[in-house]
Amino acid sequence: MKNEKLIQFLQSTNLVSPQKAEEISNHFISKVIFKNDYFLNEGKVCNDYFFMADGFMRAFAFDTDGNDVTTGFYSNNQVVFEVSSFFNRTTSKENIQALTDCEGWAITYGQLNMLFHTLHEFREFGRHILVKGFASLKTRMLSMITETAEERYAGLLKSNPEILQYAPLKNVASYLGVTGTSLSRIRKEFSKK
Amino acid sequence: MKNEKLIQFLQSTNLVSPQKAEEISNHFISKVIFKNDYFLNEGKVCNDYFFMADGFMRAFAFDTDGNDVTTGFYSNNQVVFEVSSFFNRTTSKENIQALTDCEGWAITYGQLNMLFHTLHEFREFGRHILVKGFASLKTRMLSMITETAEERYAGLLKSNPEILQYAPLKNVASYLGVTGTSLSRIRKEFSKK
DNA sequence: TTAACTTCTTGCCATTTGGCAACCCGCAAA
DNA sequence: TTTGCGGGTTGCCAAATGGCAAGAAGTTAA
Repeated sequence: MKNEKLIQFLQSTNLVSPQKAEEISNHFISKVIFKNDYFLNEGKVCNDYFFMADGFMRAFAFDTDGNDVTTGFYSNNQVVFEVSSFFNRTTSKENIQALTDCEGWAITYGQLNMLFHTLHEFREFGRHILVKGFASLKTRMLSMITETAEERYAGLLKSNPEILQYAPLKNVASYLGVTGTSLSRIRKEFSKK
Repeated sequence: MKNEKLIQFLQSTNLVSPQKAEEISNHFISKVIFKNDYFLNEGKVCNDYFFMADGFMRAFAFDTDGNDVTTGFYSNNQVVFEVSSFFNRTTSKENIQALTDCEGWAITYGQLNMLFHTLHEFREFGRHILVKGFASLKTRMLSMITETAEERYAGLLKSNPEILQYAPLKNVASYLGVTGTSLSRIRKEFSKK
């Protein structure tokens, strides 16, 4: 696959010029992750900053009782990486697994830092990605506090329907902060309306 | 107050040398916010990046029903700012209010960006702050999903007892994702143990 | 095709949390 | 001092969500 999508994505923020986008994109290498394979394993340090041109992934961790808890989903045109592990160079508590075949473009921590150092525009881009992720987590946190499980489900269905398309319901359930049993009942109620 | 605490804070990350810390600190200006005054009002753009040497603040937003929801607390040796509004230059949905007299050192968006541009070490520092905030929100999100309200209360009491010291319980309640009534009962149960 | 496995649903009941209203209490304004 | 007000607690009951187990349905592997 040609890296046209990556170049488009870099430009889409309006922080990177077409010329620089092309230059930046040349530092990424093509990467494919097959369905069910892991992009990141807990205990490892996240070393790839991965622009996903196509595919779908799930991030999850285990709580103290050993339950699998979904911490996030990633789809087309998103950057996949675990922020804390990647930037702090610490071992990850999360796993990130491909739920479909995924393809895109990756850059390592070292390369990315080098580019940040030399290219002001790419720094701006990197900050933008970080801030966007932060903001969407804040929004999600607010909905956890203020909305019922059914409202959160309805919101997800509206704003991220692809999640329901690709992820097993039990994984969506923990992402929404409910049990699989409850989500099943919520869907039943919801479908009546 | 001399800016010694700010210099110490900059160095504490091990990302900034003593010399650079001093240099950076000179771009901050002293700032005081009196009890009950606002550091940030919703609808305004957050323009200050504020290192709080001493004091305590609460961030909150209103949900669709008009309820006051606490989104965060800030205490000594933390940087106070609303990430999305500050970096995206957009109007804030949050308010940040001083619950005690607060003093520290502030830098504006323009100045900070200029310093980021010229000082590699300060960029690293800025990223560190952002990543740390992101990581702690992820932790909080996980506890919202996996823990009971009582466990979250116990966790807060253990890791951030100063919050219970300064903030009204009803505000702590919404931060924990429960009603004031429930928190009252949880505390009652908890005190028996 | 069959067998094993996983996911999802459902019934039954327990637990958690919420809503409302009454009351207590401390503080601050008059 | 008196009054009013906001915050916190509590009783009563309702609503939301969870735990468990059984069963249905779909998927994978032999």
